[in-house]
Amino acid sequence: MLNSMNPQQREAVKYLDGPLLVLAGAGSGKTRVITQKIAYLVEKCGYSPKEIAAITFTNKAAREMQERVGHLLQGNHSKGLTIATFHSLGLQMLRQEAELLGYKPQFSILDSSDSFKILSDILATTDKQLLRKTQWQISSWKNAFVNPDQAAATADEEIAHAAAKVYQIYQQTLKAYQAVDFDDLIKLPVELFEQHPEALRRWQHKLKYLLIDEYQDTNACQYRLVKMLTGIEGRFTAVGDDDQAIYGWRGADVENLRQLTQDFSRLKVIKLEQNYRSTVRILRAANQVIANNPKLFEKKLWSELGTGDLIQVSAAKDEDHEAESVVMKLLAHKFEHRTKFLDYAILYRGNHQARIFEQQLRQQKIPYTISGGQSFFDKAEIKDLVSYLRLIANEDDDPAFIRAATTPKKGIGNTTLERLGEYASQKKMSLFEAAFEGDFQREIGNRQLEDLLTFCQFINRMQERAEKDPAGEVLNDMLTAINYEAFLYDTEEPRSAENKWKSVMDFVAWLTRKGDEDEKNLLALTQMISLMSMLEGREDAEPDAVKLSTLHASKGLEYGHVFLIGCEEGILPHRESVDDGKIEEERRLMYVGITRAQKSLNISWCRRRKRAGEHESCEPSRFIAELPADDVRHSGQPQSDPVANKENARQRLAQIRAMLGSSPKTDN
DNA sequence: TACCCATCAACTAAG
DNA sequence: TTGATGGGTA
Repeated sequence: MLNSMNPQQREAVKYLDGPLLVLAGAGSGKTRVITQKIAYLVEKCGYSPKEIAAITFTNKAAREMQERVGHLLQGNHSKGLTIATFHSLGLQMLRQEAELLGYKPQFSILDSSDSFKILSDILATTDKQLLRKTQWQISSWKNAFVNPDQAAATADEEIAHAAAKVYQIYQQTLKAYQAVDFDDLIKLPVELFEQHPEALRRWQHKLKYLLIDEYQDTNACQYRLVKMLTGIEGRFTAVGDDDQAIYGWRGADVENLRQLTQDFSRLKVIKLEQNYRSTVRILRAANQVIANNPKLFEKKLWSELGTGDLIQVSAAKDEDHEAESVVMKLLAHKFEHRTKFLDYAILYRGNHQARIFEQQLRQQKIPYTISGGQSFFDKAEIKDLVSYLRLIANEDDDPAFIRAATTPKKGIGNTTLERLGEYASQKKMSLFEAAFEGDFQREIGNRQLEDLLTFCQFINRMQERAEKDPAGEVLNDMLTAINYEAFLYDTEEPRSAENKWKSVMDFVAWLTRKGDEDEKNLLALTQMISLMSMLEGREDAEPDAVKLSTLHASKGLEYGHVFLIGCEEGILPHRESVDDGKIEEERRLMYVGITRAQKSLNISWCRRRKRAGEHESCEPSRFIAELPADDVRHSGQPQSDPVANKENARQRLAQIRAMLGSSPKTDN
């Protein structure tokens, strides 16, 4: 199996004498190195799969790796292997060791909108700017492993000092709710291991070898976790590329790469420089763009895949025109090269840019899948249901209590909840608990009390059933009991109610399947929900579809033909990054985008764009000027009659469609 | 308490 | 242009 690899890859797989850093350029086969190394450890070195953990940053990467390792290790040799994101590994540890930190094992996980609401309560404001800033500040502190008191001690500005105070109250609130946020999933395990060496030893003993993907994206907290787990021996392989560091905004620091060389003096560094993905032109473009950034580690990427097509840069009149012409080009290209839809990807800087392309693709009946962006679990209808589940699993979860108690409406109103909240905070208990207190019950009217108790008793009944009955059954009964379908049709347009109900049914079906497969009850399932992504690996999804993705979500993936859209000043590089002087990270984002392409690359920008309702004129991205002139062909919307141009485009599209014959199916 | 309608802000990235 | 929020009323 090692024969098909180049010498550097082979060396990276076989090197086990100490800590190893693999500097892997884009498309140099780094996932291959990781998967092969896992196989090598198990088959040649006598490691048990249980003792190996591979850590990735996205669920998607984890799933892909799982699949590939499954192929390499026949039979059930991959059983017990840990392939997880940092967050889900942290979650595993916390569930198991919760009591040591004063949490019950059924603690809830809050998403960013939950924590946003909590902050808004603490600060008693609705000022989104301020709240966002505070949320960001707290998150940064957590990512840097800074505690509330340390934050207070080091905060020099008045604002930061106030934020430190909020941070402290926020942490206390989370504890009272028996809840953690995403950042805690990394930070708390580190705290745990610092305070309880015996727990650390347990995990060091369990995980004997660590492989970390996308190492350049680790933040201080994650690095600390890795360092603790691998101990002084440093039994790990970290794979990364400083040119693809694009998560600085959530505390990732390329410095961690340098830090590694200092912390582990025996660190071996192997570079992978042969690119197996892109044509020479695409690679040259990528290299030339990234050459404008200062370098941490010098590396030269090269390819044997031929010169390839020119990179096309086209200017569009506005975003409608851009979407139209990109989709048209895509169809023409597909027809000409007899490719499949899945060979194409449309990449962009921000999620909102996808909308107009979705419309256009739907209109042309082109199947597409969209990754990144609003997660399935952010949808209101799913959050409604999840709030019931969270409350069933953890009755201290006040945010879940409030949402479940009021959606659908069940006679529990603001006044009742306010009084309940007041009583609960006075007595330092959860809302759920407070509802059963005699003193509180005397404060409110009979009808209100009756509705409140009906709800709480319902939750109690569900708690009992969640532990013993099959997940799907309990879930369906619950939906019937709260009359959720009727609620959707009462409050929504029929079309949107139908959609939402469909999402709910998908969700139920998925949970039911998960419950049967893993033999888990509803309680166990609830505890992992917030970190799972059910959109990934859905069987009913159309397999041959154009991919829509943010640049961030596209990392680690490759496509035959890439359309990189919205390449304008203010978007890529993004305004805020320009203002903050963070151009280098934006350039790396551009680099990531370019290097996703195997055979062809189309870059487009708009002369004009609608923003908050008003038109605004745009400049092409500075990164376009950084492309090698010899490898680029520019085409722009000429000055001629725009109406005629649009008509021409329509006609050409009609021709292409006619040539393609029957319309392809769409799954969206 | 719940529904309806008007007004206003949003558009950086992900677990 | 959408989606969230809030006030006023039945």
